[in-house]
Amino acid sequence: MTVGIRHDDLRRRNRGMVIGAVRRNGQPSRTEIAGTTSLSHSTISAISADLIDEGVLLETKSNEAPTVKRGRPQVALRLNPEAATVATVVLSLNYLSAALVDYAGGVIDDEHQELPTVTISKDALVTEMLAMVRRLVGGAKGRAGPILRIVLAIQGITDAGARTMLWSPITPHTDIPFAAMLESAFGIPTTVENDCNMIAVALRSHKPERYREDFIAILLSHGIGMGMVLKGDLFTGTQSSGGEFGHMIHIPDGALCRCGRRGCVEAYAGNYAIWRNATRHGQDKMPAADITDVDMLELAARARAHDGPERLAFRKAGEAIGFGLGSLFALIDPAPVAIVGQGALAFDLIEPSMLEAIARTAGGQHSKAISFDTEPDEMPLIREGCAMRALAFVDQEIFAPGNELLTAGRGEHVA
Amino acid sequence: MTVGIRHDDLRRRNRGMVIGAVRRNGQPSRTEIAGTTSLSHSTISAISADLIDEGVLLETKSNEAPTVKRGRPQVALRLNPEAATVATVVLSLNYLSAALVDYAGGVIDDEHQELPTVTISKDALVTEMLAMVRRLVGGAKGRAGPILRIVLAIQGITDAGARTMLWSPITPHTDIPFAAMLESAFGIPTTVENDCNMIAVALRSHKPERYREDFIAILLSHGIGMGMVLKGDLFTGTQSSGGEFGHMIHIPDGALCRCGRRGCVEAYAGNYAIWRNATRHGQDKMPAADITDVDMLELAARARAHDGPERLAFRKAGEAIGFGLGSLFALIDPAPVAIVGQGALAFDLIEPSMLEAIARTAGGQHSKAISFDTEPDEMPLIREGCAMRALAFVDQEIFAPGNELLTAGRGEHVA
DNA sequence: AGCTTTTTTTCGAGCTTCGAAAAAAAGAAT
DNA sequence: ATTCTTTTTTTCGAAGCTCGAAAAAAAGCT
Repeated sequence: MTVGIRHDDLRRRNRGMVIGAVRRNGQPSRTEIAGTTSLSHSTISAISADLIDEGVLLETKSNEAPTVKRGRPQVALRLNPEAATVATVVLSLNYLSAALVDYAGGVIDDEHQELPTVTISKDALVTEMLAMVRRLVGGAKGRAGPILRIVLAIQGITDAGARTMLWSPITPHTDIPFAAMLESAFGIPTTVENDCNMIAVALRSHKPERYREDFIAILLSHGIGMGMVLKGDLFTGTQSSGGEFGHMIHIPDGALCRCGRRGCVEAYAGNYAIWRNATRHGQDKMPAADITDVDMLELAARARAHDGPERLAFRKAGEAIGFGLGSLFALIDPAPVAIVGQGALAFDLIEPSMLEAIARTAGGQHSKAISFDTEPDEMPLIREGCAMRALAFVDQEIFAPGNELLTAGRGEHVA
Repeated sequence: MTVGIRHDDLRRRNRGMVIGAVRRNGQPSRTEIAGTTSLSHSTISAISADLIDEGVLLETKSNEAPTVKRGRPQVALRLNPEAATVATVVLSLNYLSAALVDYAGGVIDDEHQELPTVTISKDALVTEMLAMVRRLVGGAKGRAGPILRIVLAIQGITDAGARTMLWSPITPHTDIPFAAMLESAFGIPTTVENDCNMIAVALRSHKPERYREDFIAILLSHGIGMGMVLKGDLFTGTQSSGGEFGHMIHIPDGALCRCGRRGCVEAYAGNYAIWRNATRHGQDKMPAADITDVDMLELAARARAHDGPERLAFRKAGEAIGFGLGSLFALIDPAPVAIVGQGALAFDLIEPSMLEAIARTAGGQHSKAISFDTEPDEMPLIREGCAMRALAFVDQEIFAPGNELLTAGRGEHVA
């Protein structure tokens, strides 16, 4: 069951730890690394010498702050951007984008295009994606390190192994094994992740002072998504990407949800739900899928202007999210929340009724521990999350070996 | 942040692994342990020799099944019951019990008594508990190994550090630092755990074929509790014992709950809720706290006999649990469920409406992965869970050192 | 130019695990 | 009864890792 620690695992783990310390810390010196990892200076010295030899790390002579201190100056270590490259692909409603990111996290190249995801055939969808990745990969020849990982984020549910898109609201097709497809096309290890999970990953590296051990990211757009970090680890379901906050039950047998069931949180708080409530279309009508961002902004403007059905619709959305969060907090305890996506622009309309609802739940009892922050633009976060996740794979699985097959051919590409 | 692996951690971890293998496996040979841990024979040999020297493990010559095989026969290893003792304490409604358990899991001695937990003063409650533990500890002098750990299970919420009972339905008193109290009285490291979490721990070691990596234990009695194992680890909240399934919201602003709020699952599915629905007392009446098990059995009998308010009350309980599980499954995906406690005896009345409700939720979509089993008697499970948890502490923190202070005085007591 | 301070490297000691070989402990065969 | 086989367990030397102490390096200060 649980596997023993072998002797060579030691080096592997400590290498990973050093790489991780450099990735988090920016430009730490060897002494700083020794401090945060509580390994001895000699060990850090040995490991970083290896990593520099292998071209994974670089020494930075020009320390930006020429500290006016006595003693031998610290030598900052940083990631070698050319050590490796990863590719990110993001598939969302009517939109496909991809990017190449270097080992230090810098964007090398990117591309994006509109795509009728709702109506396109499965084959065409895959073909377009492969073509975009092929263009980027082809264009990178020579000017970047070897591409060692692809991470694809989709709006929807993936399997627990992160290999297949099981279901997505943006396409009628199901069970598309994107990971296998990309791997056979490019020979690069690939995972398929939920977009909100990637948002959570990005928030952690983006605002570590706020999003650290435990936090929740809720994406408010056409549907409702969630990514959650608990005890420092990204939360996923036992069989899928999990965390389908939008499909927790708000009102049993209530409003019709896009998923075909009734009473989900999303059926009150998704854009389409707010829209149909604001336009008095009743709770059973499924509107055409394309409510634009502009439509929603106008709706919000009208809601702010006078107390009418629009304002009530946003209030109901807040209630649904509030009671949903209350139930979630009953399970995991309160944690900081990030409201991400277009819905963040109408958060002022949602917040009052949401807070009121939370206060009426047992989960809201430690209301001091609950705080909200908004991030209107989700796309950069999703891409950054994909990049961070892909780089974490490279850090741990490739540059901190344990897998001889992958490390074998690495020497030629590096430096 | 994340701490590096030092060289001596290696031994510590592998010692822990060997002890764990013996605890799970019963009476494995060295070769079997080498197989399951994937450590080399030489390493297992060295570690088990040490552990036998220290009196933690014993060799069992008389292999029960004298295997008619060629070759040198395997020597079974088992835990030395006298290596250590742990104490378990269980505090539940009007009832206090405690036990001494040897290192191999055998009960050495136990004691229990009625106690008016609802009305008793805080001091008296603590005094009774300390007295019971003192009697057991005193009586064990000489006939058992040193007592190295106490685990107390309470019905209610504890802090994340497992040191304090924050709130409990069985007493009006809050924030009782039981761990510190027991530690200062006996000088033995102590933790305070939620009873349902201990039920989950017990189920895993009890029926490992069913309850392994992911499962849920739901306690149906006066209130509703939950313990959950996800990805092999006991799930706890970020700031408390967490997992308050009973206080997820079933109907916003619905029936009055014992917690003072409205619409919680428990306000429909707790014994008191079923009772007031069956007796047409409305959803706002809080009945006297003492609905006996016999009362509930009679209620169930009447519900089975004819279709009346009693049957409807159980049906409503099933709906509340079903929608609650649906929301939970939306977050974590479906998993096997154990229905524990007195409510399991009325599960036939609850199940149909519960399954119907789950089927109407997004979380119920993989209904094949959901299965239910009942365990009517929770008390033995809680005690066993406490014992397993206490022994796990001894296994990992004391017999697999890393903490010199604790290991220092051990030599004298052991064998 | 020499002293002080701080960082980094070097080097030997002490663990730990591993693989191979040896030893031990049985049943099977002659 | 004694000698093979087979399987488990122990022993032993090799290799690798981390650690602490000391040395080296690289500055500023006097």
